[in-house]
Amino acid sequence: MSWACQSRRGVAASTVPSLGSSRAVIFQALELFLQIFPSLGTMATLVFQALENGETDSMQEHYPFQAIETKWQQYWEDHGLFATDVSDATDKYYCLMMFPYPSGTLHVGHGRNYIIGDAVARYKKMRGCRVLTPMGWDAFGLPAENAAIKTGTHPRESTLNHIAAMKRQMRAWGCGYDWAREVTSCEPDYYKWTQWLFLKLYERGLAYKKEAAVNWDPVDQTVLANEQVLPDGTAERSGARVEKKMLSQWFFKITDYAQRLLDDLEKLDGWPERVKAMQENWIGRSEGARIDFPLVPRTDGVADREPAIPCFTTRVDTIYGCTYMVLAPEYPGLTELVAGSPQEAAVRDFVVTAGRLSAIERTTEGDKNGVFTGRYVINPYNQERIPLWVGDYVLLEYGTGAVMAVPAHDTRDWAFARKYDLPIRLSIQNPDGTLDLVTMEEAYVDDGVVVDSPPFSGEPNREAIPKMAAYAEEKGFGRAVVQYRLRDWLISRQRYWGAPIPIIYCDVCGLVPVPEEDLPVTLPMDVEFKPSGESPLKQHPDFQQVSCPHCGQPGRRESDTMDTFVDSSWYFFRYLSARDDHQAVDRARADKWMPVDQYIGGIEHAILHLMYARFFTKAMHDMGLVDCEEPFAHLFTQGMITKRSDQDGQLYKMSKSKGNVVSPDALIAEYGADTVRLYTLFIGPPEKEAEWNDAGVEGAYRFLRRVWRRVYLHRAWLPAARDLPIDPGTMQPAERALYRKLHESIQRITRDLEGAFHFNTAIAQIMELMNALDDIPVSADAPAAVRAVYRETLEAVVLLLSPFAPHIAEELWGELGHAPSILQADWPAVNEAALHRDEVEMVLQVNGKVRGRIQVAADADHAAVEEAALADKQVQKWIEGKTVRKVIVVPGKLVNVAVA
RNA sequence: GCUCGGGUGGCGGAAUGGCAGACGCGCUAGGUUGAGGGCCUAGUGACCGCUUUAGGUCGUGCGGGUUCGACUCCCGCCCCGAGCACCA
Repeated sequence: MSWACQSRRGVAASTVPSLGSSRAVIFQALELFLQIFPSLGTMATLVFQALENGETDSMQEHYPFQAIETKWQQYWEDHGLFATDVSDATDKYYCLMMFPYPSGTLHVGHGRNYIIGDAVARYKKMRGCRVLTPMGWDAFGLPAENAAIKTGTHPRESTLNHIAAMKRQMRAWGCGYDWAREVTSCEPDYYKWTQWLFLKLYERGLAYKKEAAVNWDPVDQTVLANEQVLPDGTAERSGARVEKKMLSQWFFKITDYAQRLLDDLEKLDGWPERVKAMQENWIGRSEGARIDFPLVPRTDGVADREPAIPCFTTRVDTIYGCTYMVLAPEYPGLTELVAGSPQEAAVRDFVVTAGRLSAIERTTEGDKNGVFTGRYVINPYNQERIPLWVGDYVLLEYGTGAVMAVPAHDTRDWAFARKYDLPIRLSIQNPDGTLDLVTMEEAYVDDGVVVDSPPFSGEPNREAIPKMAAYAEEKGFGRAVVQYRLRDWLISRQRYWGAPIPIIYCDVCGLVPVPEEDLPVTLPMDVEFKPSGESPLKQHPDFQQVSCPHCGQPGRRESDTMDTFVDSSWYFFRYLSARDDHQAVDRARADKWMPVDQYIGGIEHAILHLMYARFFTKAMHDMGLVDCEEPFAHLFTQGMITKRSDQDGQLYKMSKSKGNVVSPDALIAEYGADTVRLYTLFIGPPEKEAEWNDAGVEGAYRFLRRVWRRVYLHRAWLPAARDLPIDPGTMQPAERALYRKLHESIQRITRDLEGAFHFNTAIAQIMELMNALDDIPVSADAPAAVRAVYRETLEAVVLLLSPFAPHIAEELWGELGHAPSILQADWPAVNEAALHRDEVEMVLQVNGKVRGRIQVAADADHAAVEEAALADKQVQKWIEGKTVRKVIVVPGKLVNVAVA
């Protein structure tokens, strides 16, 4: 909807809220100011004179960003411009920022996220969309609990304080949200439903408890999911070296969804390829075969628990080259396998030594150690007896924890076989037929022809793979299988500040889920934080002691809480029914509003949060809670803002420890939020990293002041110029050119904002348009056509600028005679007629080098253009004495004369 | 090793196969000012030339190729960044 022009200045002055100062006050302030700075000169004097002459009411020459910004922030709030009625989803646009953790203070790097999101939301509103932009808090988490241990302040108190501080910062940035939908994950009205979803997952077998070797963070005193351990074996959050511990823990069965999580990536056209590739890597699907190698029975007659050892391989084609088998040191049943044998002690020692290695040492490619178990297995393809080893290069977590070793065709097996002098046998020959064990210096891992593998010899190895797997299946000792790298998501945390896992342990009934009607399991507030880091829930009798919901006998509550990534895996549904105490998600609303149209956040969540949220959405779909299967239709990951550290001159992402944090507060005080926003968006392509440069902020400030001053200078006649007719047909060349430039700019800026968010080039285009505007001399006495185009252009500049610098745009929109809010105005439309040119400039090239340029009629035909080009003086000079071979004419662009 | 990005002035960065360096920062000169700041004007890739007239050569990590024409497409390298990685 667009606001029809209401009237000229009079109405504008009364409908647009004034800056709040009476003229008398301004006079006094100015006089005082001039006494202190008697030479301030022009600017102050001009304002003074203007006021005295009664020329202006409220507009100042100086750009009063402070007053404007607070005024409009208040206005947007008071008028509910970001409140959205979700009962209607016509032209819906769900624009979501990633759930922020309330750390307390935001820096300009965080700001990039909110500013991009706000610019998108404002643009979409002006395009007529029903935009939903909610905000909330990922409010559970360790930093608050660790702080409580140090300072004694309860995490809830510090968290709520941080939330209030961050809300103030977001407001100061001019970012608008539908605060009525705010959700806070640490409050019972939210975590009740996190617990409820846990119960639903439990009912479906997707939440389960098992004893497993898990990642233990000795600093944070809790277990971690695989996704929260960095490749170097340190904890993503605390930086501590992660240890392996056998513990009984809660998991979510995300592996059940591995294939769907992989397949559906293809549907996500609106996601960056990079993120999809990262998820694909993480899921790590590999196709291969599982083959059972029967154990050669023990000589002492004791039976083995399992008669065969299964192993997974992607290279079943090389199985005739298998000369030994290796088990992981943690292989279950290993002790029984070697019990009573002469190798028992050696194996036990080896397992202990390997267990002492850190995750890094174990998983870094390098020296491989192992020991013979004294046992043998049979290769089912050729009935050969091969030795069974234990080796530290075999991981229990991948495949079956057992590897068939083919040293001739696997680099790791090669190294191991060389070290322990194990036999090596060729089973793949290279295409040249030149492979020879005597001369080989490394494993041959490429393709070739299967050899010495009856009945498969002579087959190209790729073709042999399915045939050999089928053979195993037929004979009953194996089959083709798909293996994933993705493991189940470990969600237990031995910490206080999280959603309690709603489970009760009863000596009689065992593990009993808390009945739905008893939710939420509330976190007790009267707790003591101990320096040991132990969860206060462990020692809290009122919390722990509970009677079993089944039998009424005394039971004990689970004292672990859930990983905070559980909270953030479903919050985007909760925004749609944030205050609903009867259900987690209102299905009708979710079906109308989901998926999120645009999700905006940091690349650091490419795997963790985004994978978990996709899993939750699919699980919720399968439970019949929601229709959608993918939560985020379009994902935009903005690059980090870095800054050179004063300490070592290197570029880092902003962090307190590097001393390179830029706070928005001081910048907003000095330049205003609009300047900070404009600079943040102009700094570079938003998906890429960008280096913060304080000098660049000045440029943005200068530009906004320039726009302000144009409106100020012409404020006397601009609003009235609205009634002047605009007719490109009768314009003089200069206005015609400006008018064309205006519409070219609208076209370009709109294109830059649709799809890819090219804010940097969009802003550059507005700047160019302003430069063109300044080339037109204008005043109240200028011809009507000039004033009309000038006004039209300046007004468009204000509209085009408004998603980026909304406060100044609102203010100038008022000065141009419009009623607020500019958010309700229409985005400028391209006038095709304005783009038309009668004459175009064409570049003249000779052999691809620019030699001149000519003006030709826009509709000139090929022959006419060619003739004009060849007649050009410069072209003549360069083709003189040469033979013209070819003349290429690119209509409206250039002519290239090829000569020899 | 595999996968994905990227390499363009002093700097951040622009360029549906068609004028390389838009826009901004910085810098230089001039104007306004008592001065400073601010603002305005002009210039600003390198090299050569232009004392009246001005243009030329080179240039987008390196080497090839396709094309009338390549920052852009293809092939082979080098370097930087990110993710995964003793994954069988």
